[in-house]
Amino acid sequence: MTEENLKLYADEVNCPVRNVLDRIGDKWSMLVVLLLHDAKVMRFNEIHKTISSISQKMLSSTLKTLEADDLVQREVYPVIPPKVEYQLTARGESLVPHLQSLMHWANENFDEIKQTRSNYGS
Amino acid sequence: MTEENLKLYADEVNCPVRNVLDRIGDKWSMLVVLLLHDAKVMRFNEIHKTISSISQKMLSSTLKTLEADDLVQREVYPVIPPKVEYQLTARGESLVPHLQSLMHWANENFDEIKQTRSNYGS
DNA sequence: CGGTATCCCCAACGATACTG
DNA sequence: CAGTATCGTTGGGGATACCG
Repeated sequence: MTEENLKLYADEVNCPVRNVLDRIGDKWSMLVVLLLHDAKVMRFNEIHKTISSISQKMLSSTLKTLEADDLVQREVYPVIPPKVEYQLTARGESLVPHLQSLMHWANENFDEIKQTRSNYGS
Repeated sequence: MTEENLKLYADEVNCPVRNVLDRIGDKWSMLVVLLLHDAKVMRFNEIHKTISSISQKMLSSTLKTLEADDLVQREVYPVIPPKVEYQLTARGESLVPHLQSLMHWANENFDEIKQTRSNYGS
């Protein structure tokens, strides 16, 4: 059991955790997923206004990656001006509880960790 | 409820998830935490041999960061040659279930996601 | 053994300008 | 409105050498 895990961790390419985290663990992906979970459906610029600090380029590429993993679904309406809506897929939704689990831990421990960090070095 | 979340996500500095993920979401931290959880106690070179693809520099800095957040405890034995042991703190252990939750999702969805990725573009 | 110090490189990310 | 294209920066991370 433990031995198998050790091998798994050591395997760069085939470790599922690392493979998924390489995608979701970037600067914006997790945030977008949680946001879309709350909002259900959002247009490109809606997301952009909500996460105002993201650049247009990064939002675009983040959404593309999420779409490539079938975590987000993109729907284009052939109207002028263009209208594109994004929402989570079933797979995307299935990821959310795990992210929320992590989020709750972060919320509960954030203050203490900040304290720990500032004390570090004493 | 939703509105509050939106504000929270948009706040770069004070968002707990992002703050924690900035630390734990790097290339090695999560791996080291899961490994130490399995092994209970490990010496520096034991970790290094297990995760052989990590450089000495990165292992050192990863452990330092984890220690600064009080997720990992470092114990030095004043012997020659030096002996240093690492193990998770209580806070570190409290994080593990959430990482495992994410790991299980990754394990279950890894194959399908790989498939999705290779199909992408069709 | 358990690290630093140093050098170097690339990919992630941002800013700005442009377009269908 | 919803993006691309292009350029520039920076810091995460690796390789190697050295040290207490």
